[in-house]
Amino acid sequence: MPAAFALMDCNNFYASCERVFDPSLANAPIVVLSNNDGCAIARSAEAKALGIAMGEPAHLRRGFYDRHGVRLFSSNFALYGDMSRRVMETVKMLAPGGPEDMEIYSIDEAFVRLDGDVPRDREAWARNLRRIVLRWTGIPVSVGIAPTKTLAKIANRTAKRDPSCAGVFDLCAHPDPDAVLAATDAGDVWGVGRRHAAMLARHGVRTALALRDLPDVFVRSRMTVTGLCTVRELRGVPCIPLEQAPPPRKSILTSRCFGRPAHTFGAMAEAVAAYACRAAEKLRALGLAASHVTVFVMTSPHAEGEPYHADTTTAGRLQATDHSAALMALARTCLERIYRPGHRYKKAGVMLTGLERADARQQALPGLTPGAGDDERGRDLMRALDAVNAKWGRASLQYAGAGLDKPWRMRQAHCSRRFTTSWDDLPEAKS
DNA sequence: TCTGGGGTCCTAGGACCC
DNA sequence: TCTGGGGTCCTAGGACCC
Repeated sequence: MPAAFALMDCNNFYASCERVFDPSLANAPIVVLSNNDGCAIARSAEAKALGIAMGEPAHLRRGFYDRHGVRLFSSNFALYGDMSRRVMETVKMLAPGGPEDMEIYSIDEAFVRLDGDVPRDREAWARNLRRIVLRWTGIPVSVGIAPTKTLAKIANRTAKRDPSCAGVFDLCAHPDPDAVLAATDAGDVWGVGRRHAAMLARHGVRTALALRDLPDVFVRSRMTVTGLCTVRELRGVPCIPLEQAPPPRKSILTSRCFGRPAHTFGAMAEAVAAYACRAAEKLRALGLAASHVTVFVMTSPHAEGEPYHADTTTAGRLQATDHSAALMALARTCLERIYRPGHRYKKAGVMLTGLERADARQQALPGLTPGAGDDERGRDLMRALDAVNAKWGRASLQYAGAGLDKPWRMRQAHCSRRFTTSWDDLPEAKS
């Protein structure tokens, strides 16, 4: 029997993370909000049962949340990222083929290659994985098993939704796989988004089964080669391999809505400088350097009576750099080109591209002076900056240009503590 | 007061080359 | 009553993912 794929997916991951550290949340409806406390991005089972939708704007539902005792949380990515690391380390230990046979797909999902051909063994492995992950991390997970990654996604949905599965479903061992596909909406297939789902519906294709049986020519012409991959995977032909090593990054983005609109060049310059610094920190953490900086700005698309305004531009340099000040300077150049007075800006972002490994950078031509920060002193300064902030917390030491009071900073009114990554955030011991 | 952040890939079309 | 063929690179826009 050919290899099978298992997909491990954490149940209501962010809500489950909050629950691990607060027993009073055991059976409560929990909603985790996006940055800026804007929309609901994760819900516990109890919150889903109340009809709270993914992505709904929270400010429209405050009264409803209060009435039903919904516990609200600002997103706490320091906590979720660390809990994810613990879950993934555990899965890695239990992968039958070793760590090479595991792919961390997202913050709460991992694929594992399973070679055993005895269905009972596969299911027993999955049940053991669930038990150990729950015991070691407190996070409940579900496991779907199938011949391809796309089918494993579908199997995982079944594992989550059908209580008789108790968290594990092996599509390879199911007597009637077509029935499972017939019970899955085409739009719920991995790789089929809203637009393609609507297009398919116009052609009478509503289930994963109907999508699977579509002619290749139709799929290729309307959904490109990626759609064809998806359809072949539904037929049980593996087209999407396990990614052992994460592919090299092509861009790094830091963008945020402002807690309050920014309407001066000074405020915008501060925000853009702060985002450029944050992006530079991510860059150095990955051991990369960037040659180009893109800045975009926009006003709120929701504000009535105000014209929507958005613009973007890019500036570059000959040699890639990982120096904060050099990248800030490029970002400022971009902002000067696109800033228009008179607008209430709601969001800005800084993207770094032209990424190379910092230790194997293309050198400038002889005779050209290196850009600011590309010498030994510049590298020492960045090492010191990162070391201080690693020890004392993010932005303990920062460029003044990134702003001190940051009136545009995002709102996070409901944040839980960073229980697992910050000693200062541990609750006081009661004696 | 008021609607997230961070990514990737594919295609079409234009500019440019010989 | 007439305008090649073949290629690369870049960009904008669209679609998808969690």
